[in-house]
Amino acid sequence: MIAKIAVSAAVFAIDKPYSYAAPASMAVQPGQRVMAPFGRGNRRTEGIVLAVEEGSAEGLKPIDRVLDDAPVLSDTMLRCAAFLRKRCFCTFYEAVKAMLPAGLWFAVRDTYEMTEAGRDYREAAKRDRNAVAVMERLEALGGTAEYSALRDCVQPEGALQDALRYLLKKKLLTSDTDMLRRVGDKTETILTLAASPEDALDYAQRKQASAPLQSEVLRLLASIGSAGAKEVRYFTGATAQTLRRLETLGYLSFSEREVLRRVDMTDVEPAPALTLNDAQAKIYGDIAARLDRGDCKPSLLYGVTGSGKTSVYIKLIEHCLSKGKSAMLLVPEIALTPQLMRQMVSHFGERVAILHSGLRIGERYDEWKRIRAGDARVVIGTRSAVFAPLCEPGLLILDEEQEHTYKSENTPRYHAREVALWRGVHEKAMVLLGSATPSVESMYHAKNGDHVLYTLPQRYNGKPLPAAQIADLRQELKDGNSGAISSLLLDRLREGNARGEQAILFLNRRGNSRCLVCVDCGEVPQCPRCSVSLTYHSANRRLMCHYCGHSQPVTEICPTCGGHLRPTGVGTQKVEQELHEKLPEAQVLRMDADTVSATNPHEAILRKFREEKIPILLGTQMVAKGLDFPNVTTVGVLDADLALYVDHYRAAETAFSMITQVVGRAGRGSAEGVALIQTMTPQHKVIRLAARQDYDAFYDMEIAIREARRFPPFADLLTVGFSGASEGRVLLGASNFRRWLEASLRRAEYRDLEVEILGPSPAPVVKVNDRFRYRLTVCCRSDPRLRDLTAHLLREFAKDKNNRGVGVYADINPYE
DNA sequence: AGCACGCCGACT
DNA sequence: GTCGGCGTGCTC
Repeated sequence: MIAKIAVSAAVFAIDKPYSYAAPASMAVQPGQRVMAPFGRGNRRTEGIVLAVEEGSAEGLKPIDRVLDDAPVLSDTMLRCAAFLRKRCFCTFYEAVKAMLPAGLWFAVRDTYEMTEAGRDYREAAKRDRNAVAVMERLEALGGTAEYSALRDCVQPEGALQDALRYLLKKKLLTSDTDMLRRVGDKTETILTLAASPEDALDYAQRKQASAPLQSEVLRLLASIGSAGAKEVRYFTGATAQTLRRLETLGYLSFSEREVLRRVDMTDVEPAPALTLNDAQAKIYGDIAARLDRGDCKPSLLYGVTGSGKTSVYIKLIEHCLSKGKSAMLLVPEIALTPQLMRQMVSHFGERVAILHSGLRIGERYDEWKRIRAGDARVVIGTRSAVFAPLCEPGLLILDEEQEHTYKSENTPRYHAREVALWRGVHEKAMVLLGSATPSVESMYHAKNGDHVLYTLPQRYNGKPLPAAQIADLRQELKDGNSGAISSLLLDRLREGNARGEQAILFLNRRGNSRCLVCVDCGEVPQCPRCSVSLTYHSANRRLMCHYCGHSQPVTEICPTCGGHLRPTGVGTQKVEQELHEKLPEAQVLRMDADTVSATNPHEAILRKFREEKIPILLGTQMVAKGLDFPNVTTVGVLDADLALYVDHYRAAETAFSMITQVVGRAGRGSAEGVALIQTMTPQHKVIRLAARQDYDAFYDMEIAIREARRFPPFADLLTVGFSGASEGRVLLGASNFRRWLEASLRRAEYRDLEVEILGPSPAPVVKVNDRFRYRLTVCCRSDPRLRDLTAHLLREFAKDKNNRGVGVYADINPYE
């Protein structure tokens, strides 16, 4: 038997199905993972069986062993991996890895033991130098050792494996294999003080001068006992090395903890049956009828904020379950939608499986198995849950389908919407996209007839959408107010607070952070490894790089000219101060990267906001989504312009969506809501349309721009990225690629493609971690020929030694 | 990407 | 005469 295998050792340039001999005794099936020798060194590599064929395996290397009792991917999902490979320019195995839960990843641990006969190894194996070296090591370790302990005693790993095989065959060794579940990387390291606080403080005192960082770390931990390693590093500036040193000295111990815990659902009561209003019922009825007919054309549910899309989802999922099918609901980010999760659990109880990156590895694997076994028939999850092994899926829902979190920014760079649409076609399931501000692409497809469009134009509670006012920050400046809070907003906050109402203020900017700028020469301190300005974090008084994590203490004087450095710009923390000064009677709750932590998660802050009726919630992106607070009557977008100035064709869409969502937060309860948008450009069309929540007008405007500029959905944008340590080589590589592409496109078969190539241009951040990044942008109507050509050129590029030291990747319609 | 093969200069 | 430098080419 011949097994066609996709191996993990194959890089993009050489990725293809490799043929291996599969002894009949192994009973190899497609979808099983295997270990197999690969390359000249016969290094062992993981692989997945794509197909098993009859025929002579003459001259083929044999599979070492099969890792799974039963296939872990169905034939359909194997085909889906092939689709991803083509679509996302990744290898087959990279696609497979993205599809399977991390818990399935076993670290294969082999233990070797010297046999009785093995004690005479010097005689028995004298012809094999490597074998003797292995046995010497083994003897030194007392006769038994794990594979990892032998790794460095014979140099190329393949030679070590050959030696081990030889020794096993000669019965000088026995081996034992046990499969360990590898601890996933989605955990955080927790530091705990291993010595008594007195001892630690004593050491800290003694080493104050010679090891200030160690002292700092110990002082911190002596006061709080334990903390996340990241946090500790953030506040002290200590490196991983410093922490390890303290561990060896016996002052610290390391432990792992999952980053997020599963939302606690134990106290969720079963929900009463839902009642839909007329508009919802009509849509539900129509979609349910189409499902019954097997009409699986994708659908777009466009419903304004607060129109009750979730109720329609739940009813439809119930419908699917009643027909013996299963369903999936994808959300942009699970941590931000605890209410939705509770709702789902209260409706479907044990039949719900929740998949997201914050689960414990084991939990995640268990959920995956429940889904595959058909015990869990409703899957809720984030992007990667789109690969869940649902039994007979009937409905695949993407809520807030325009969100960028559905697009993976790492290999494989897939979009969950595209994968869902692929699955819909191949598994005869309906894809339902839901949004208050659909992506321009999806609405285009809906208007085009490729999707069926459903609209919920009214809020569920019948309340009008909040009136949004625009505050002109230029006028404020003229009036002498240079702060972040306009007088209009301040008045509104004061009034609301007096009435006991609450407000949410939204600042589209990361953390409390801004840059330090020199008042003399205007220089901003830069990261030594990345071409970005360092950001000032006042919580730990350090300058930090958002790309590589570099941090350094704040200096008072400019490194370039010796002038004075002072903070610029506005962050949530500065706004908080401003609020305290201008509105001392109102308490402010801040929610951003600095106030949200393992010990103080989003939910805790939101609960506090709800229960203690704190007058003002001030935060970044996090406050914009999915929250439903009846007592909130004022929402403010503090700087609406920021989102518009992102250098991307999608900037207008993202800004519109963001502002609309924030505005929709207001007035959910009985009192009428007011939304305030602060901007320097009050005449900007996107801002005016978002203020009016006029999606239709926005769409008409934006689709015209997309058509004129040949942006998606009228064309595909293909980004080919180049990175490397030498800027010259990277640029040269990019230009070479461009020339090759142009030369290929001149061939007759591509004449009709009308391709436009832009670049090479620097990436938004040219240098990250000492690697320079440039890219080409290829604009072309969607065509598989261009994708195949690109894949071909990527392979050629990687093979050409002129391009050594330059990495290359491609991405279709990136969001970044 | 690994890794081996192979063809040249500095050593025991 | 051998050890080891890295340039070249293949991976079932």
